[in-house]
Amino acid sequence: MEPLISLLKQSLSSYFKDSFPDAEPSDFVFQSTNKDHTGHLTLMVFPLAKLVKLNPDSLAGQLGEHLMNTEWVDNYEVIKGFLNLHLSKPAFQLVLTDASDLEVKIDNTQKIVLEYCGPNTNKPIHIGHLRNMFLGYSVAGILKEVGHDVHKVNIFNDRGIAICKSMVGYLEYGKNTTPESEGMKGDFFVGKFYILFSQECSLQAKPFIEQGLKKEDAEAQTPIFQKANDLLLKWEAGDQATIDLWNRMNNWFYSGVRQTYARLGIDSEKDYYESREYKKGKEIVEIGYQSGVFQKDETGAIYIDLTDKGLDKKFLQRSNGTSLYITQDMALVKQRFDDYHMDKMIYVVGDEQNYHFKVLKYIMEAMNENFSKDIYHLSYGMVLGKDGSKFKSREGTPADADLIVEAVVEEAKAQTLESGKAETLTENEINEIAESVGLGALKFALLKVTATKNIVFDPKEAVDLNGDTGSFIQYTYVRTKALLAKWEGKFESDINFNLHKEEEQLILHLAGFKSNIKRCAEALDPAELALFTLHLAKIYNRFYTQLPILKEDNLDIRGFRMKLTKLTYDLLGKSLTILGVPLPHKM
RNA sequence: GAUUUGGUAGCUCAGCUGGAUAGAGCAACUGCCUUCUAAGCAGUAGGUCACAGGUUCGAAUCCUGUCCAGGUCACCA
Repeated sequence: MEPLISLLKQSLSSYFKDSFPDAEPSDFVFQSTNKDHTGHLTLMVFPLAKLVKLNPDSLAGQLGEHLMNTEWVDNYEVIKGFLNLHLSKPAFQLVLTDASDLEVKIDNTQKIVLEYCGPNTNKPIHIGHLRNMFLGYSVAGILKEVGHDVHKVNIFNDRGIAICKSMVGYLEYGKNTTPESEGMKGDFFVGKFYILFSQECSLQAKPFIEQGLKKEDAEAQTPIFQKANDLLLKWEAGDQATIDLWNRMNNWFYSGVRQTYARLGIDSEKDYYESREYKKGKEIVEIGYQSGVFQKDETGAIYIDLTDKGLDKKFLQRSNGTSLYITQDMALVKQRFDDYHMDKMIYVVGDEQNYHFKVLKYIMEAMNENFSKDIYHLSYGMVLGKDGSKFKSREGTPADADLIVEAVVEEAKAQTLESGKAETLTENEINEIAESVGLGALKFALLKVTATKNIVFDPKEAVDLNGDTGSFIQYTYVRTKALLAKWEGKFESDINFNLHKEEEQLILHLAGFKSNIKRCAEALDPAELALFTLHLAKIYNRFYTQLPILKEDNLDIRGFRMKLTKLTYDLLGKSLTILGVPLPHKM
């Protein structure tokens, strides 16, 4: 689209130079013509009319006449200060050529490291991680597409009180069982003991709560919690038996979560582990304290005073000398920049940590780390249940990622069978289709909503195969694929006939891809790409039902419609791949 | 209280740097499969863009205030 628009702008510029030498319009704003009016492109005349102090309609008329002299405009219409342009065949030819080239280039490409997923190793990943992974994966894909050098990394939060709780649970109730002996996926196996711990802990906490303690304080008083705390201390002290158990349980977790990653198509080129980084954080705290950037309070706890930035005092090290969450992130961010020397570090982390990353940036700035400005927190909203409440693992709606994926794939299978299409398919094909349709529906449902917003997620609705869904796009993709498989003729790119409305709209939409993905790359949000792709599928389906393609008699036109089909196929495939939505062979 | 994000059709969401009569999908109702995959297409109905001011040729969009909802403001992660 950009080449044509820039030609039109040039022409308008020179017209203004000749006719209104005093006026220098800063820009000409085009938009696609409202569907209730005829035309393809509309020029906003109001700002220009104001500039030259003319009635908008009469200026619009002048500009329309002028553009009629170019080869790009066939006709024009002026309505209430809007100049609606009817594009010529050469204009469409130009747009089509532009649309045929899917290569996107931007000027300032960067080296970017993107961290996403970040599971805790004490229990299976949940729905929030699904949004995180889909978002991170597709943003990385978008950045790569426009030319950036992107490196995906993961962080395993593998130490701390949480995993110790699972370990205590195992010591109390595990009886030397293993995931293999119980036939359980490793992460669920570990999570089982976390739940057992929590149940026992709240049981033991009851008397304390009745005494008037707050839930958290009461739980801290329980014997079982003390055991977890002891394990944490032993772990930090390097107690071998504790480390061994910790390793066993973490490895069970990794074997489980890696299966989930594989199924979801989630990858990373480097894994970081909190356990390997957290100690370096203390060194940084010490350096900062020595240089006077951080302060110590009367109990010996170290903090940074950010009150002049409108924030609070932020503690960086406990009075007993142990490190905090932010401490290890301070080490980790430095490590990353040492490892990669990148231009930008993107953290895909939920918006409940907005404050955390703001503080992290300030701390690095205060320590004169020049990479502080290159830290970017890609923040996203929560995934909420149907009534707008939080998903909770222990109540009602299952929040575990695997269970949601399973439910969605099962539903896709049921609908495949119900549609009656399954009769000619093998069992294997049906399962493949269910897998890709189910996953596609799930991914699309979480990606189509603007990243910063909370999502109300209803698993049933997401798998509904009608409407604004991944399945709809996949179905369209399969349609184009099926046509292409039957086509042996040549693709016709020359427009030597009158275009139908459906063809025009398809061409115009196809040509919007490049500017769309550039915007997504700047915004670090795949939602717009998701909706662009959905819209493309919609426009193609209209084209498909309204016009004969392979059944068209005229060979040139048939070849031309197949050309449009090929472009749609390529673009749907490209976009879905970037979004991480699987491409089915059949549906 | 401070700060931050949101409030658009019954529901889920679009609406890009201000532009035409605010758009999709779901749910409801009506049509279209002897013709390239009907997981599709076409149509009907559904709105005080939370509220009140302001800026201007023009405001869902920008500014101010109010109300409502979520997040955060820990020696948790």
